[in-house]
Amino acid sequence: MANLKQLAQSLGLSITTVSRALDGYSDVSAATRQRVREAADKAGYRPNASARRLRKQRAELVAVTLPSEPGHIGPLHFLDMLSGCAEHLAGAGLNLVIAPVPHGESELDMCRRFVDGRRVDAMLLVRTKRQDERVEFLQSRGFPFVTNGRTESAIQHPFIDGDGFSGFHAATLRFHQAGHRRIAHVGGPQDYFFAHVRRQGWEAAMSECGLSPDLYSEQMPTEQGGYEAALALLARSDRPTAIVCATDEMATGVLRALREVDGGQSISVVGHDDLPIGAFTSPALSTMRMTGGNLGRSFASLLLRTIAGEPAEALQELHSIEFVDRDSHHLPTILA
Amino acid sequence: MANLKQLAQSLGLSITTVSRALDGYSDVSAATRQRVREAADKAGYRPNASARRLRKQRAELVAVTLPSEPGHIGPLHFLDMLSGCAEHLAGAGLNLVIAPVPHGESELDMCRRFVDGRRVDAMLLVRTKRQDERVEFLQSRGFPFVTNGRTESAIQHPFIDGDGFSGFHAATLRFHQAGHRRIAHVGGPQDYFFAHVRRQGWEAAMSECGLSPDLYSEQMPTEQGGYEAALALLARSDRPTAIVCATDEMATGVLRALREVDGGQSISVVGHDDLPIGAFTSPALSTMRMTGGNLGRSFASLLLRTIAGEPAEALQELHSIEFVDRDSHHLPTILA
DNA sequence: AAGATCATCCAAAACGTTTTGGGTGTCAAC
DNA sequence: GTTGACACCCAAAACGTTTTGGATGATCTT
Repeated sequence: MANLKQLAQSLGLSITTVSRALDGYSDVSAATRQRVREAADKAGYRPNASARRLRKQRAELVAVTLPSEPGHIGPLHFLDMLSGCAEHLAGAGLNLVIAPVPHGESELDMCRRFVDGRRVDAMLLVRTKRQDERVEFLQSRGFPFVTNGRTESAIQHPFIDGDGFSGFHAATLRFHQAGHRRIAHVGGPQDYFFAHVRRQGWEAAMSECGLSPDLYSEQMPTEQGGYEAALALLARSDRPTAIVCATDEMATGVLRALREVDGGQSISVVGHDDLPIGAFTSPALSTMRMTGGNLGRSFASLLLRTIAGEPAEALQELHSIEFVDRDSHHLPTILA
Repeated sequence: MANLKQLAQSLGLSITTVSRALDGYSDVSAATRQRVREAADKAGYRPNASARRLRKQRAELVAVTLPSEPGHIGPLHFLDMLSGCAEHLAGAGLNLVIAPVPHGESELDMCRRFVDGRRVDAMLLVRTKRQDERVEFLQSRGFPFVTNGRTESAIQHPFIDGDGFSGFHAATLRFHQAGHRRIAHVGGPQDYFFAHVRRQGWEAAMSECGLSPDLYSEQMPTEQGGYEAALALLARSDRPTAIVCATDEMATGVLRALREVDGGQSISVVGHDDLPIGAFTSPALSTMRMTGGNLGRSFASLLLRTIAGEPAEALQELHSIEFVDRDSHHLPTILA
């Protein structure tokens, strides 16, 4: 119930002085500053957020869009990442709002609502497409944002991404060095940047090895999608001996298909994302993941810095990929 | 960039009229209403959120606290629930902010910040304790909130909860009817309401069957906690033949312990929550879950109604528990 | 033709904060 | 004893909206 006016009145001071005392300005004497602070503590005073936001022209809010399309979102334990991000943003006085796209509305409409209504100071986009209309819109508005995943936008923007090309390139080479020759790729929709670049990594490695990137099946990035992709590959006469999957979720579907098919167990599988579920599949799923510590904190930091106006070029993080070897891949078949 | 003043000026109308036209008041003629709406659309005008919030004395925000303590949060796929909740809140013009408790701050401090700073219109609390200081604080402030899980508060408050007592009671009876006599319970910290009530359900069923509720082990509600609890139970001379676990996460730890011990595979296990991971453990985890459709929507509805001032008694949902039978429990040992 | 009713519009206040641009009094310097 | 310099304080404006309480004519009633 306490506001600045009441606090000022009870102290016999002006609103201005109370405000500046609490903000620690030097033009209020140490004595009154002390007196004001004590009174504020006692009254449990906190500045009214809406009023400050209006006056300072900052929403003190960041929105993260939650995709409505099926399939898991990249980083392992997405909620943990959001939680970490929210915590670090809170340290700077910002809160994180989650913004699922409402039924019958596009992600673009949603961005528009947030931007034009000045509801937030920045946006965090996940699951970027190669041509991402949200990115284009925010860039046209000059609105701060950070993406999880790159795009093919001509204009630079802040992002954090894993180096999917190198990861899938290395995974494919590793299989090749272990003696595999029929190495398949189960890919996701190619309009997603991550899916495209992972496929390219696989293709590049294949052609470096003199193999044709032929064993390819594309599906939705879901368990069911992986299952169907695997069935398609297994029906071929040149059945693969190893399958590199665009995501762990697809890989679990692939494993399901392999369990249902004769000799399926001997086929190697590797996924990407290091979903917690991977440790429990049978066989336990070998996978890859982005390196780099507290992802949430990194996003928070990038968001704050882009709000502060730092140039996009300084706010781009491309992390390397590391392997998480479990039981679903067989390397020692030849091994030198 | 467009605000009401500029829009009004360009239309040759007053700010009042433009505002009321957009809000659909009847004291502006259909003609000018039309004219104003078109101009607003063309300019992409959206009312400044901070200004409206200040004027209307509503934050248009709801916060959900994310517990920092380890262990998974109840409902299956918590993020999906939040997403559904956020979507339905958005339909009423409210956004959902996620509020992890910052390092070195208590959940209570966090509530205080949100409430006293009028940063939100309501709070959503998860993982309630039997005596929950957050609940007491919010009640003392008369601040709207909804909990996921009941408390022992003397004053009523809105909640959604599963009927853990009946669920664990039924699960225990079911084991008894199948011939089990040494039925253990792996419980969580008893200051959590859910953990306490689940234990009580087990205890009640045991004593109804003339069995002493002796095979009990309590641990943190984590995989590791379940593992340790199971080890303790397995070390006993009256080793259990069935284990009812407070949560799926603990149950996966129990399964790990059983895999490491002679004859462990023959011991029945059932969990609670229906975590996605349960389908992939070996054996696949039998579990229980709360009935009731779109949980997120229910939370959103309760939040909106408590903000609107409906009495707490009308805003309490106790959902029954249903079994999800998979492979980790063995009922047919005797079976009539 | 005066009064009442109605349809349409608007000026000004209010929400609670931060910031601008001084104002007042004291003290030291000249 | 005037001039700065300094320390401390404050009135008022501003942020952009919603809402209150009319004002102005036009139309209808009697």
